[in-house]
Amino acid sequence: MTYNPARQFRCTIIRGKAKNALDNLLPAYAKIISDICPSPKDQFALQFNERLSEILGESVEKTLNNHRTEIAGKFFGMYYEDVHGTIISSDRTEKYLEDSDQPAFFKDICFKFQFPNGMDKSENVIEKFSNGVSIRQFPYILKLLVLSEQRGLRLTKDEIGYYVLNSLDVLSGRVDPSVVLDFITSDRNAGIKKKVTVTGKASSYSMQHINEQLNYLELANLIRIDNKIISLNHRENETISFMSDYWNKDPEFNVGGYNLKDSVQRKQFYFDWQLFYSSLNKELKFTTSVDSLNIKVQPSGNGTSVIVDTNLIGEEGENFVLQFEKNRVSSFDHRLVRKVIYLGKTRGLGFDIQSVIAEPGEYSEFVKYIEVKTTKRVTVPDPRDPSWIDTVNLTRNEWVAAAQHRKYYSIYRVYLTPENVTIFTINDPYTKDEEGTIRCKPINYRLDFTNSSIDSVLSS
DNA sequence: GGTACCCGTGCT
DNA sequence: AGCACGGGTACC
Repeated sequence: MTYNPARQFRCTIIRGKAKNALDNLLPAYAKIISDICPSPKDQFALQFNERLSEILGESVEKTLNNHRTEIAGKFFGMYYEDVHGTIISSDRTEKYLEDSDQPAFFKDICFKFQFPNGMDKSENVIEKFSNGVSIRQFPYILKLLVLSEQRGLRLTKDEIGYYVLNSLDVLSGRVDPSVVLDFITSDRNAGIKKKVTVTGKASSYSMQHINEQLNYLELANLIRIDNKIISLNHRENETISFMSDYWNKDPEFNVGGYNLKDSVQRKQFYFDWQLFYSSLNKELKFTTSVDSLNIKVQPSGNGTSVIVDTNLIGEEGENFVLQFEKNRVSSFDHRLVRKVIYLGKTRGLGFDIQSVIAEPGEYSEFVKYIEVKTTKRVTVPDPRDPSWIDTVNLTRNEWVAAAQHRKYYSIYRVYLTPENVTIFTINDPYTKDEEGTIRCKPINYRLDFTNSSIDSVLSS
């Protein structure tokens, strides 16, 4: 396949609305969708908009619609419409609510994304397809970055834009990444600096979709962007190696199988795409390890940053909280440290750590129960943000324990982010729920049945 | 006319 | 320069 980067082609993705506030919006989207689905389409739209406006504040209906359909629906694939017109919460949403692993959510998206796809309006799908665009662009970029680092080359956002994401030859698939690197190297040596620009258009028209694609790789914890220079996160080598192997594989969803000029087939195309994109391969579950976040703090959080053995943090953050809690209690009264006990391995207690209050006052030596809830995300949470919202799922046992122990019960919400750990402590969630500063809602149904409830027994 | 990606434009 | 509101616009 010949490679001539002068053959430029504008290949867009849906323009984001949720990057700066993503840490609030992604959990919110997920929670809202899971809460109100399954639901008829019109009801879904109504309720989604109502709930989202509580978070975004004063919002125009059209903006809410755009969040719902473009970001949560098309780009994030968080729900789909079934044959009966019912909106269903997708596998991707449910997995995220299960594991609270935001980088893994974006790994799924980066792995599954392709050009052309069913997120565009049909004229744009047809334009991409008829120009021969056919690529899994995220694996391709990763492959290119792996090879470039082997050559000691650091690529810039502008270079990825011009030589890759806006190059028709690359977008058509199968241009060997090493050929692209050769070209970039020789242009660099000749002092040529290329950048995507469209005359008469603002930079957002030519670059925003390119910047945002790289942002999503960063949100997936696979790359870091520093001053426009891109580097791989080598603590994610396993995922990078797995994904980059797909650089020259055909896109999984075959757009060519549909005649998009035909309205019936076009409708089928969008239906099939949404089902494909929002579902997850059962054998393929992306995760984000604590190690890959490269956390460099010590549990006391006293300012001096040291590299800790990430094994001490543990995948669930419980050991980290244990160390944190021991340090906290110790600095109050070192004799009380022996009362800080990890009980997370014991099922059914409704808490992970038994500690002591260790605050001035008559209750200082009273027992305190701590439930640890960990999430992984890419930015450090900011509690001063007025739109702050977060959700944790509690088991029945945990809520019973909160009700029983009241002010002697706390939830420690742990945020594992690149280089950092942040803990929000929520004391006495049960009373807070009564006062309305917290909203606790039962969501699980458990079906117990006996032989009298069985209608038939089927066996081979 | 209504819906929903597309993208000008202005805010940070 | 980055990014998202909400009007723009093409297709239903």
